[in-house]
Amino acid sequence: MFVPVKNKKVYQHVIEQIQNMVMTGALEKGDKLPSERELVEQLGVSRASIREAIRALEMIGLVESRQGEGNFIGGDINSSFFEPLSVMFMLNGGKSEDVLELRRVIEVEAAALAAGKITEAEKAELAALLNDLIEAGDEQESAKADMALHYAIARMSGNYLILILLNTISSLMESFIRDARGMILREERKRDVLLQEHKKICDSIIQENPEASAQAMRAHLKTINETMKELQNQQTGQ
Amino acid sequence: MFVPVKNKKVYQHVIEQIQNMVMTGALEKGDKLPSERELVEQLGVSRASIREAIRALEMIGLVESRQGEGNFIGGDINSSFFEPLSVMFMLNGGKSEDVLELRRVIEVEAAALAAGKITEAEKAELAALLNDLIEAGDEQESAKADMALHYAIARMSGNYLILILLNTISSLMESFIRDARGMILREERKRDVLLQEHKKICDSIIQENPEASAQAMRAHLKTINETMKELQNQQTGQ
DNA sequence: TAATATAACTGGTCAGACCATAATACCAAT
DNA sequence: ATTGGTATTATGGTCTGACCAGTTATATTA
Repeated sequence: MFVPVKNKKVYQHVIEQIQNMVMTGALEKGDKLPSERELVEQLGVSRASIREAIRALEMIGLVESRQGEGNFIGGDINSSFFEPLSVMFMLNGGKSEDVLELRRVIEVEAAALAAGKITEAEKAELAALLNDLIEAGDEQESAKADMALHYAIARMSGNYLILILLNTISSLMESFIRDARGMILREERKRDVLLQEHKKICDSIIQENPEASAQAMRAHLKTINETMKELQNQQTGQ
Repeated sequence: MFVPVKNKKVYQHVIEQIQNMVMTGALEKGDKLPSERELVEQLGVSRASIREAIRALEMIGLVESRQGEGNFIGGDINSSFFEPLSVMFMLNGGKSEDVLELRRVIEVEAAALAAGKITEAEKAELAALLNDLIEAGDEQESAKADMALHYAIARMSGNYLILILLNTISSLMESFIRDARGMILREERKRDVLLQEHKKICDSIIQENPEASAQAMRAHLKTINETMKELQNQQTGQ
């Protein structure tokens, strides 16, 4: 099962071995790794190295450690995986426009893809989500419904990469644009505009019209991005 | 109702402290961290915990460890940012079509963006790269020139995220599709078609026509993806 | 002065101990 | 038989101290 380690950085070898076992399907989501003490024997390295490797894998969400139970293969993309990345992006002088732009690229295409392969059940789900948004009472509910809608569309694109990428982008936005989501929604005058845009997106997708869906999403994000820029300028300008 | 009692691991605290110092600007790219033994004193924890924290931060590219020198902040976002996605992707049963699809999304939009903000100097560079491709002798040269052209376009999009995302997608493709790049180029009969497509892309970008650029790139990737599927089916079908 | 050897750091690895938590088996009381 | 406690055991979490392996600075020497 586990092949003994050779030279170079020991913990890197351990990381690679576990990663490879996931890539080849030998380890699957939820599987329990051998205990750290077992791995020490099987790999012929110290427990410290084993643990350093596990910490690294834990940081990217590939492994989840539970004291008293064990280490498990975890696939929870939404967990702590994304937060640290925002720090990285910041370090490299990333521009907030880049994030918004990438989001536009992804979501526009996600809408088109969703329109192309949506099922009847998903149509109903989309309609329900839109309804949630319409009937949302306070800002918090509205923001939550808004987010749920966008994620649903990404999921319906049928492309898992797009979904997790949108996840990453969202967390990036959160760290770059203070209170990004609330920003828009607080603009009461825009509320109807946004609602109409959402409706148009959903309708286009339900009608299985990729071009119209992409166009609607493009228009929607244009509104959002422009509003964001305005509000940001207000904040930084005063 | 009842919320779990706080139970933070030591190494998590260390991770947070370092992250915060980066966020607040106390630590910047290239800065050297205190030595592990100093951190032991300053933070009052064991070196093992310090190292586990550093391993985690190293995995996401926030820290770079160099034996004999020290631990440093930063490094290239390239290697770290989206790289773990490949494993996570596999873990969640990602399909190879998803990768190709995402590549199409990214590159099509990159072409459009490049057309919208290309400079005169970049136009010359693009023309030169196209020429390299035309005059490429053997397959290897051709593949290299091809790749250089695509990356140049991504770079000229002016969006750093798009560039590194393309990087990641390429490595994802490598792991999913055996010898992806060579596959196409080995098809002699397609060579002229691909060359024409590349020319059309470059021309459109140089003419600063986003729509035409996107369309040309879309057509190009359609050719590539279809050819790839054919060849893959040949491989798996026999 | 320049080359070289030495010392003093730094991260990398290991071994073993002990603590904290969770699962399990077992026993006792009802 | 169910419940509740208790000891056992296996697990991850933490600490200590030692030594190895590179790098850099310093002292030594030709």
